[in-house]
Amino acid sequence: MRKDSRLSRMLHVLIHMDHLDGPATSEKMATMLSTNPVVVRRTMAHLRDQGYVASVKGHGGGWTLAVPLSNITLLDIHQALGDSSVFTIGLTDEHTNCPIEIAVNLAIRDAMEQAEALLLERFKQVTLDKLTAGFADFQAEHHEPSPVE
Amino acid sequence: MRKDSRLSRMLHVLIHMDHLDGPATSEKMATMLSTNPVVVRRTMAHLRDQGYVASVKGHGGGWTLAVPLSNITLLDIHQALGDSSVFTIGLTDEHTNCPIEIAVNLAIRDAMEQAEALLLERFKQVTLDKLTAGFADFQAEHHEPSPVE
DNA sequence: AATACATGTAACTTTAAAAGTTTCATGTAT
DNA sequence: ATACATGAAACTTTTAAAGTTACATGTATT
Ligand code: FES
Ligand code: FES
Repeated sequence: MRKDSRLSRMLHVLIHMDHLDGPATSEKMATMLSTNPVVVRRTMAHLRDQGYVASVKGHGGGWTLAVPLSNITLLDIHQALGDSSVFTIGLTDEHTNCPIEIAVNLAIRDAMEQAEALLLERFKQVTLDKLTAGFADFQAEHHEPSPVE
Repeated sequence: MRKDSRLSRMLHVLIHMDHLDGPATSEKMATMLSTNPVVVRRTMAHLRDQGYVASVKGHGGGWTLAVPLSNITLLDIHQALGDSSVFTIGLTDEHTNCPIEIAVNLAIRDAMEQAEALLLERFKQVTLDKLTAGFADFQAEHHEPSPVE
């Protein structure tokens, strides 16, 4: 099962965007994430649809933050990326009349719902500006303002 | 991403095994789960390695419970199946020196670890005998003792 | 001993969704 | 007109569970 690294990637990118003057192009973000510009556009499109970023076409265009980092939580980005299940664990659906399958699935689902609720609650408590601690120091010591290594 | 339905399937099978007189063959379990005997053997092998079931080769052989259902928790079976990650969410590993990637991954990992801890705690609180409620009634009303529909 | 049955295991193919890629249309600043 | 950048369609690749095929090994019955 391939892991979904979109949340991790988008958070990284959003925070770097906050330190830039102009728009960030998909090309530069792709280089930073060691991936393809189309993957960046595809994923960023979800965030644009929810109003967290804006995109501008053409010369000098690119992506910019539309909302301050302090107003965006991990939960916001997680939900913007779609409501796919957070768990690799799935429930069977072969004997919907079987009381054992029903009881088993109920027990697993109950535990998963509680765990997911806690996960989302934790995501909700973290705004993106809280993740920038120590960046200024690092930037001065190691490399230029560009997020590209 | 394909879901891992092994936990759900194995729990269903184990509880049905408790209602049988003799051993259950991989063939019958496969029919019950709408799958292949080899898939059953492969998955059951994990439970045998941890001592929850026993297998007997040859004529009249098959699988039997080695421990009472009241002594097995969802957590036991979950862990017996291997320690693969419970989440579809993955962390990036492209800029291990970047303080932002570090902070982002730390925040996501922290939330996931708390959520997983809660999930496993819930799994630990449910023994398999608690999932059999109402099965006797159902069995009498709907079909023969065989777990095969 | 022969047979039927059942597990054990190796070596594949299939599946689903994110990720990756190629290609071209559209829009915009210089 | 040109260079730059997003938008989007139409693919291929990747990963681990699931599924499949084939055969060796072991065991109860006859
Ligand atoms: S398959 Fe569970 S009761 Fe028939
Ligand atoms: S890529 Fe995050 S600081 Fe350079």
